[in-house]
Amino acid sequence: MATTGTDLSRMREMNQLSIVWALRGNPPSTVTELAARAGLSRPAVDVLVQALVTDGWAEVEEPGASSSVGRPARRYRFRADAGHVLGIDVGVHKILAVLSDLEGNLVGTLRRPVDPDAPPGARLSEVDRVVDDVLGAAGMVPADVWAVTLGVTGPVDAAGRTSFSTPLPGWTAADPVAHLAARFPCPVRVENDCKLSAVAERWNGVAQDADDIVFLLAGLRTGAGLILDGTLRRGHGGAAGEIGALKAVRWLTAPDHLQSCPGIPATAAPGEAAAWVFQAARDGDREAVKAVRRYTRDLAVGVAALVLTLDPQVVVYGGGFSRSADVVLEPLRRELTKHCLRLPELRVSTLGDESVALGAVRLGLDEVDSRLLSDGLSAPTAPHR
Amino acid sequence: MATTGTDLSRMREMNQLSIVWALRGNPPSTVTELAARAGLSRPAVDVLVQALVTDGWAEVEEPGASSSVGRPARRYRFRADAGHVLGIDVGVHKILAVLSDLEGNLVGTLRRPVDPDAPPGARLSEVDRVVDDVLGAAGMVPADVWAVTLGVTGPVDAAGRTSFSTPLPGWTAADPVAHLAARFPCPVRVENDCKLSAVAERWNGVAQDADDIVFLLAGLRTGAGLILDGTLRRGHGGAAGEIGALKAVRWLTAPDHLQSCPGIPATAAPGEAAAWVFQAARDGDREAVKAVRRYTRDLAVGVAALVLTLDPQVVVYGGGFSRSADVVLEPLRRELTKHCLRLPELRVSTLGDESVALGAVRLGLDEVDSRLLSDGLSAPTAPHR
DNA sequence: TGGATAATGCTGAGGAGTTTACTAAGTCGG
DNA sequence: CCGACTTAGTAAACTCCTCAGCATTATCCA
Repeated sequence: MATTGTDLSRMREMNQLSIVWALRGNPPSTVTELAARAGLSRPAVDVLVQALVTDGWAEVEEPGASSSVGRPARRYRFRADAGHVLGIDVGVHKILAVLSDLEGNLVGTLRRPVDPDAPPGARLSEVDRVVDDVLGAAGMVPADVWAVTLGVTGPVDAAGRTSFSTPLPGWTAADPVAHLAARFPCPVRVENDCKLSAVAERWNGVAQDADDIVFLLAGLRTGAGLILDGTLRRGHGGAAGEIGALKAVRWLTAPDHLQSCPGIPATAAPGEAAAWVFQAARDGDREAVKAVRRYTRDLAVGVAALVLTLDPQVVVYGGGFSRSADVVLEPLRRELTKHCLRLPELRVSTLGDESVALGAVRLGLDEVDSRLLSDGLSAPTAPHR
Repeated sequence: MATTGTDLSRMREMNQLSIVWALRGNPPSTVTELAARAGLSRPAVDVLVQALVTDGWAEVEEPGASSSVGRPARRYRFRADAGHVLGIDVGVHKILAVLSDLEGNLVGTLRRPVDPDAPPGARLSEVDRVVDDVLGAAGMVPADVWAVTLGVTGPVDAAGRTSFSTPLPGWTAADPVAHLAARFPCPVRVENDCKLSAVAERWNGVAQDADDIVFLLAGLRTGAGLILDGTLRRGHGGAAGEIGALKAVRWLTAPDHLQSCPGIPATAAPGEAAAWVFQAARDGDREAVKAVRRYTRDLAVGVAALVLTLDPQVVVYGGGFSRSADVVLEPLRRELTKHCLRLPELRVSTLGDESVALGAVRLGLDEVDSRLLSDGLSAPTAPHR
């Protein structure tokens, strides 16, 4: 416990930060409201918020039509557009970039398909183009960005590299952090896609109330991201949640039960095959129901291992198959009941395939916040590495 | 992020706490040393530490023989004996109570065997007697104790009750918190034994440097305790680490491979049977080696599930079988290599069977510290619930 | 005995937040 | 239209904390 002594200036810094947090995410607020929220006296808040205005963190809204009795109050608003963060989802088939202001409002989104076989170099060039376009559309340049987070499949180490297998062809040789760092002076971070989805579900999704969350990515690939005690857990080497690597857990081959179901139209693509099977199962097709049950049984072993290890409050069912959750959730629940001591809540993701990019944005915002905490707030400018 | 505003008095409180932490666990210190450690100026430390002395948190040591040139400095010492915490291990065969001062120095230890078939009431009465004796030997009464932590086998919920199975006969009907709360006015907590062992290994044991730890309890019972990012993880319902409940993980029956090894002397008790097999394996007995390998194989599946889920830095091999780690560790390592993406360090516990009680003490000390942080430090007295 | 060294004690300066009182700017009711 | 009431903004007095600097004190060594 290395608590270090505090002096006046640090105290003022902390109080100013608490004003920022009282300001942000709220409608324009009066000094009195801020004082109540931050637990400070009105005069103190007054000078602090005025300092924020002169620094550029906040702006004044002169009193307009008053709605109640008494002198109308000046209101202060957090300048969410003082900075922006960028979240990028590098998938096998698509690249999705999301630009957000400091309050988490999305100010730009751009999705572009990419050749599934594209080598890392081409994929990163495509990332550059998508990023340029989404920044250009918002009238910004890379120097305006305060944090960049990139999501990829496969476990990511502390340096942002993917050493083990990943569906992205050749990606183990890529160094995405170096690539992005050459273009962005701000902090750059790479993270696993399941982990980012988990973060997104807690931020904007279906698990906002929970502190212990397992996000289950169910699709042609199966994976998991963990949030414990409210924060993303990466593990010592960044490989937390990779239970699918265990042979006894048949996550790798679980989707095959769907692909090999008799009756799938020959013309269907892999992704559509699964969707067809789910629909058939929904319609009562015996073979399809059996295939879904086999899939669920394999899925459940891994989920049970996660649940028994972590005892989460919520398991979020996400990924491509979450659209067909209605035919999967009940069998999954039954299987889990067999395996687990205490059944967590099962919820279905609603964020769709934007969850990775959203989680990336959230992680970028967290990075900004932790910078503010450690460095204090001077004038709002993009942090450097 | 609910940062609340700070004023001067809170600042002083924080600084005083930082002095306490600079004082504690160090030899008697001069004001200058404290100032350096706490990052405060000398005059500030001076008044703070004098306040601590008048409150009773610290005591003065007048300058004695000076060891170097210059005026000899007054030294201040943390009054570790201002309060004490109690850690109790309620095992199947024994009850172990450890009494510690506020610095974590053990001032009393008492172990007493208990009938393995004793019902909860008798077991708790025995706990009372052991506690009375260890307190009596130290010349203390229950009101002198600042925190009590009790360790039991089986998952423990937030109320301190064990709802699932446990080797302690009838324990699911027991309410140990209520029982202890009737005798101790201070905070009382009950925790799972594996979790406490994990805490102890990080405090005083073999994993002091690690932040992500899996403690593996290997004995007639198999279990696990998890430390992630430096703090104990309990899970939402307190059942984190219970991977052994998964059927695919054969932890329940794994020790049977040892019990059923041919050649065990008929006279051996269950615990001695395993020891005999380990010794025989050490001596090269083919059957024994095979039995150990079968045991290890079953053990490894569960460990692999934990490792893949959490990606820890260290796995600590503890429990009764850790005395025979030399014949288990290598096969275990081989098995894990087959299953895992990244092999964590494997270390052998050195704390022996005191680890549960030690972990309980540590949790009590943490409880005291968090009280100080939230309530500030008035005169040192036992906190109430 | 005198000089060097290092700790102690004291005083004043400066900064931050709180309290209190007062002024300004609205609404509401007669 | 005017006065009572309510709420916001502002300024001064006050308290509390830390810090810097200087004088004082105690010990060792030559």
